[in-house]
Amino acid sequence: MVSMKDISVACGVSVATVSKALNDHADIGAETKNRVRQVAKQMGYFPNSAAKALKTNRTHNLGVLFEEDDHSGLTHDYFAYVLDSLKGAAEEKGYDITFINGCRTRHNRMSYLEHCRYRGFDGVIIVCVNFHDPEVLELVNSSIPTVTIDHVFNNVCSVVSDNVKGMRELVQYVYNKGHRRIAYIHGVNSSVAVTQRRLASFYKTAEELGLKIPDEYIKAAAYRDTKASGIATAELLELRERPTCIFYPDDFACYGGINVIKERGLSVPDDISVVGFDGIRIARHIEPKLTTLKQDTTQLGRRAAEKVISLIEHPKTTLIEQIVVEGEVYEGKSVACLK
Amino acid sequence: MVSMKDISVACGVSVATVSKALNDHADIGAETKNRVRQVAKQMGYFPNSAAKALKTNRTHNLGVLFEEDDHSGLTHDYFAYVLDSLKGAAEEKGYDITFINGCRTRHNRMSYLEHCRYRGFDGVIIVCVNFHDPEVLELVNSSIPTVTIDHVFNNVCSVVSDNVKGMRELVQYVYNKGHRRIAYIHGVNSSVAVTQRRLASFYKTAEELGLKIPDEYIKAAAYRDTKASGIATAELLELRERPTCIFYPDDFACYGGINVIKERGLSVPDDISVVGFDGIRIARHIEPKLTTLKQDTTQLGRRAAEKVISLIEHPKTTLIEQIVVEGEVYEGKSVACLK
DNA sequence: TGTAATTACGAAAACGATTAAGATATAAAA
DNA sequence: TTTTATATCTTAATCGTTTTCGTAATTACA
Repeated sequence: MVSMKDISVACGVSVATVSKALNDHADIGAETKNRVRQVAKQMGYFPNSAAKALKTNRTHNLGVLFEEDDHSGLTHDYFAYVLDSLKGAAEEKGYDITFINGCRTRHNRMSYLEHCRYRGFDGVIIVCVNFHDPEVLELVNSSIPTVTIDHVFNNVCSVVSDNVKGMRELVQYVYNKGHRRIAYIHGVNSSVAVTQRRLASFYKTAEELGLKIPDEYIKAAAYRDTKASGIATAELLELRERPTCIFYPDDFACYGGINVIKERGLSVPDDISVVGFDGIRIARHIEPKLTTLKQDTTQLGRRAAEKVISLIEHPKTTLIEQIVVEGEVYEGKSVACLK
Repeated sequence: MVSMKDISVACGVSVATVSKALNDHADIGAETKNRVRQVAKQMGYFPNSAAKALKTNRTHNLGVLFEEDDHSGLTHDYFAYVLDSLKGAAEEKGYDITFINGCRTRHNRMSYLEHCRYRGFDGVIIVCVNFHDPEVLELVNSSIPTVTIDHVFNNVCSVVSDNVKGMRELVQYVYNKGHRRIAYIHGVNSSVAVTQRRLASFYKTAEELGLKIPDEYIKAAAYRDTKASGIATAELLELRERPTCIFYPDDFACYGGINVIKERGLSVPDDISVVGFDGIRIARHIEPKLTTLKQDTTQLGRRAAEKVISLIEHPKTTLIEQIVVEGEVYEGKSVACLK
């Protein structure tokens, strides 16, 4: 590897001058600056990130925490898109992305925070994780610039999708299609806040529209669990007054419901309408196309990356805020018009 | 941050002793070693990766190249699972994962190789990329330990799924179900080698089984392009002697075909059987469950990580080889039994 | 013309670790 | 007892940068 030393001898100047020339300091003459840069380029010079980090305490590297017990993070269409966007936005600004983990060394296990300090991440983005994990809390409460996605802590920035508005628009959409008996199989387990917000919005909107939601219309099933959502669906179908439309925790789970509906010889949407949540890509390619709330994963990822970089580079002037990203109703073919 | 210096004063020894104690060198007394380690732990010491990297030229960080023009990498179920597995395996061995990119700095754009050198990656894994990109070739031909996934270069290690065997078993499976008129819509564009291998295996197996494949049974459609596969399907359905079973480039594209088949009032698998490729997760949750070749993404990722780490840690004794990972036929409900 | 201000550069310390070589004390061998 | 070996720890150089401070040369100003 060619270092500043090599350039300095090639140019007949000191390494200090080389450094300052490359970093565009004011106290280097224009001529020297150009010469140094030219030689650097032609010798194929690139800085050594480790040396630079050691000296400056800046790595231009972001840690991304992306872990769930069941490995449903990376392999979750929604989060994969968020990460992809995150990655793109960070790279544009010259930052790299490294996964945070509780990595093992010779000595002992590192906590998430310790791992971050070890690697010297300039900032971290917490995407998909158990937000009650004490290690996550430790990280969030640290001094490292942090942005969370889809979860809000009181003292850190967050980027969240507008679950309230999303759910409201979905309910309104379905209502406008003439549905009055609407059931909701809500998610459980992970992301409690998200679940509650959606559920609250579901109830509130229903009430505003003058709908009464009987208790037996509300079921629970784990996110992305087709079996659980299938069982809940079966229960709903057995009711004397069965719903005309069923909401699901997410698109994936929705298919569990669709399967059960079809097994019963019923058709979607002619007999029963269904709506999902998330807007995973494949739902737009399978018939019947799912009517769902399409989250703006591109914005979620991008805004998170931009925010954390802003926190890093302008800590004073960047405010701690909660950025809300709106999704939109994707109109598929899974909701019948009853009017 | 607490450094070795801090520990050395706390213990009344030199930093060299601290370093050697923590790294378990032989020339440190047992008592001192214990004391240093204990103090280190209780002071919350963790090494500074930048300093360590600067001195040792080892970062314990792997670069992963994971990029495609259409962003179909991360968001592709198949590759997402590979990455997830890769990540897990690397972490087990104490390596972190950072994405490689052609990142921009103040000065000028970095090539993939330059980025790797800048970050000092100990090794790289090339997962999903245009393998004809000159920058990729530059990286592959460099001295950095490299493993490619699903593409083989002559002088680097690779982990590939057994497309030949996979396709053979799929054809045999379908043949055993009584199908004789089998069409194949093969992929195009990316991963030419993969496509050719599957196609060749398709022809060869058919021939071995005594099947004649008329030219009009072979169509092309881009991977994961439901529209293109739909069009190709429509063409196949118009043939005088239409196939009883259609092979698709991948599961995603398969749904494009299923849609068209259903539009025509035909049923899967009663009228037309379909088989996919990859074994994406959702295909096992939507009816009719897809019969497909389920790739062993866990092994693909894990073996790649283990191989590159082996290349890094035992360069002499690790042989340059091509690791073949076998998939398996996943028996769904999309192929009818004609016997 | 003498002094102050400005410009352009260099010397050297520092970041936090590793490691070769040297030093000291103790134990074993002669 | 002297020599040699062994065990244990330290000194100091080094990795590739950045940055403070100093200095010399040039220019501006009185």
